Amino acid sequence: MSKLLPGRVRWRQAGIVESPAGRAARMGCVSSQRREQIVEAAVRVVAREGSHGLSFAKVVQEAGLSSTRLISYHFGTREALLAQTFEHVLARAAAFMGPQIAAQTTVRAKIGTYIRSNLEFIATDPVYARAAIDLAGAVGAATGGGGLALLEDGFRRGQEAGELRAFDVHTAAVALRGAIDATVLDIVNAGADTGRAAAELAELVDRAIRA
Amino acid sequence: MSKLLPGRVRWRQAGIVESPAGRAARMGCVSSQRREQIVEAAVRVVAREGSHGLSFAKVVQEAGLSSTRLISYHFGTREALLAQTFEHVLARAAAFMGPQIAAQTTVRAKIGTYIRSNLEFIATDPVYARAAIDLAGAVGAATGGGGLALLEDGFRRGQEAGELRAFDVHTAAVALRGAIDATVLDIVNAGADTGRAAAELAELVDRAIRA
Amino acid sequence: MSKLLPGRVRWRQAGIVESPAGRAARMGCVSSQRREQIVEAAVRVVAREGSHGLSFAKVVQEAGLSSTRLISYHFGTREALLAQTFEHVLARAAAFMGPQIAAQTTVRAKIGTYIRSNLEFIATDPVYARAAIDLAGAVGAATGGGGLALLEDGFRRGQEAGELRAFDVHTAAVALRGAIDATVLDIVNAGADTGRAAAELAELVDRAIRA
Amino acid sequence: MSKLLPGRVRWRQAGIVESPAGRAARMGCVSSQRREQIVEAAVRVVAREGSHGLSFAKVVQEAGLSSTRLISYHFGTREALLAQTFEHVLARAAAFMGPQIAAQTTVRAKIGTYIRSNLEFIATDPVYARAAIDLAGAVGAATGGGGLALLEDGFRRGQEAGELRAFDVHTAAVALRGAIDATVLDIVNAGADTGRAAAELAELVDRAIRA
DNA sequence: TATGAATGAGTGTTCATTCAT
DNA sequence: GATGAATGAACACTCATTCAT
Repeated sequence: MSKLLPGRVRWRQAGIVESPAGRAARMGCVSSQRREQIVEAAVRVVAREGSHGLSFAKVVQEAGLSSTRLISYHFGTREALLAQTFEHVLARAAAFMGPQIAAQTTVRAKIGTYIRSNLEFIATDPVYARAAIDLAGAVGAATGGGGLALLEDGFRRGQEAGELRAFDVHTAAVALRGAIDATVLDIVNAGADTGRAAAELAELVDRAIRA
Repeated sequence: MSKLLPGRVRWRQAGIVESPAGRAARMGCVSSQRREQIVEAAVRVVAREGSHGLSFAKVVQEAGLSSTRLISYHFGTREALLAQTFEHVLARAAAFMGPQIAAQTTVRAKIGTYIRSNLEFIATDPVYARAAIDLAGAVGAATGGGGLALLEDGFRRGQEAGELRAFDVHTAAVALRGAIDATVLDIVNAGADTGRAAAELAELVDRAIRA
Repeated sequence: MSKLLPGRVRWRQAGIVESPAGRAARMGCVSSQRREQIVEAAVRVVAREGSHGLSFAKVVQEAGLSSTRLISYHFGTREALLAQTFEHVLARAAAFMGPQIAAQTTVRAKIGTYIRSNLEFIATDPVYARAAIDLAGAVGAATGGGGLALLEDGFRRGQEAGELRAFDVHTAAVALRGAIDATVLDIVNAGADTGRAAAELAELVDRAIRA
Repeated sequence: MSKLLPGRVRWRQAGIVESPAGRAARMGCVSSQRREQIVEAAVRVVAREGSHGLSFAKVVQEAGLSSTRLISYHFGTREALLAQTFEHVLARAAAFMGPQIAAQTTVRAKIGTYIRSNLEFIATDPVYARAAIDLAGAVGAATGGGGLALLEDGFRRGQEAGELRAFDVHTAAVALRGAIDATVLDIVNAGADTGRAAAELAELVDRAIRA
């Protein structure tokens, strides 16, 4: 494995050389206007070409930077840039969806709102939505996809409250995320009607899980 | 515009030079032991590294070929290799799932079997399953993802027969495929229990769509 | 269409990524010792093997560089390198011929000096002369071959001054350039006597156009 | 020099392996409908992309052949194909121009007709005209450009007959060919008026050389 | 904090040619 | 006379990264 990596990479991986990325990561924020400018350009590139298609050169162009050196300076590796980009879009999605979900009182209503607000997020910000799904697959998989835990907790609370029937919360959470992501892509790619899809999907899910 | 392109690229793009790939494609099969050897190596590479990670060099190594020239000779472009690999994998999945689904008489049973056999396919051939999902995203998206039409037709027949309630078949089909793919990846990556997941997912779906 | 192109090709074509080439081009010079080193090696390669025969690898060898990456870093594409090489060569020829022509007062004398200094340029710098002719065909054709306009203007002024008879200046300019280039190649390839050829050609041309 | 060539080439160059090409060349004809089909396709390719741009693959496509093997079978090397193609177009041009020139009695008229018929050949067969010029540069240079000898002989006879003044026939022949070729390209590329150009060029040349 | 220059490994694809029927 | 398969070298070009200021 490590045989395949250029030696320079390993140094950074081993944390021998600390970059600003390391510092910022420890501080849990993106900080600095430069970093933000780069991350937002990365979001657009990922939305357009997928996370596999992201390259330093493309980000340089998208952000109007002078050299790729700026990126490696601020983020270290490509992987790190992708990770921070993922956090960035996740934060944006959470800021959009979170309050709406929190405003609901019953678990069934929260789930429905989770679905609806997720799909509405596309209309609000299709670029971020697209990037979010792609990054969830590429980065989220590597980091463990923590988003599922929240969903599983919600299901569990709904079952304890008697709102939802008994079912395996992990399987349901995985399936729901997959269903939503596929629907988002369908809307983004094929231009389906967001409101209709949201209502239909929410109904499908509610019937699947309600007591 | 076209002036700037190296001439070599252009004519293969335009399909000017017919490669063995062209012939085989017209005949609708992979044919030739060499081609099959290459496609099967490609399946393994895609399963391991994703379709974006597939390179001619990796296929050469995986298949034990002498040079990448063999691949471009037989398939022309990387895209064509990926497309044929997708077909190959799809055919295998269809051969596994098709008869089981056909053996069912009711639509609800067919849907349940579609889900179960799809997940069981992982246990039978995890490499092909992984490749199938990845290729469906990368190649299937480009070609229009014809698999959905079958699902939508099934739903429609179920509705006409009174087995299924009224719902938007397209939304449901998209959601179901997304749910299954996510579940497959979860099983493959996290090692969840296939039987349990299949039963749970089938139950979720049945409740969502039955009349 | 554009789907089939490897993404990397596209953005350089679109000029998305600005390379040092872009900067230098805007500044209207070659600048930087590295760039000059590369261009001069390119001149020698073109003189030896023709512009079609120029490859990054040959330039690397000729210039003693460490990798072809240096060329694409500084010039972007092969086409751009060729274009800059053409400019370089043209500038050298103009520096040699320009003052001599400017020193003449009559148009007939200017034309004669144009021919003679052009052929003498070969003796001074056969490598540059060879490269100039080849690049004029390959690159100049694409860019419109502006050199002709100067010749046509000269003819026109001569006609207005009564030095030259009435004739179609475009046809004459094209023919003269073709005649000179063919003569240069003949000298370079067959080793004809430059002085003799210059005198003979000048006489032919003068008789053809004088009033 | 020979170091750079793949070993296989050298065998053929050394004449160790004789191909049908060798046989046909000895017999001084193209023969065989297959060979003709290939040569004519090669003419079209050269006209379109230049002789440097000719490749076996492109000829295969242009001629609708099944494999490049057919070309190497019939012609041996790429160089040989180019040479035979050059002969082919030269023969066509000669068949068009020869009789017209022969019909003239004075040398001055022959020269004028040489120029006019050469330019008219473009209108008759622009593809062959384009290919002829390109091949004359690429192949003709290598083989010594025998066409010039005829022109020089004509000039000499004109001088002996007192029709033409004393001038160096070689320089004049080279210049005339260069002038004509440049004019042909100008017509083909820029769409100049053939009749006008022919008349103008003939007048220029006549004034340059007449006694 | 910033950046111009450099780099070695890698990409897919085309090249003319030969091997073996 | 014909041809499908194979091949190693070459092609322009991009990759993420490091060096040196």
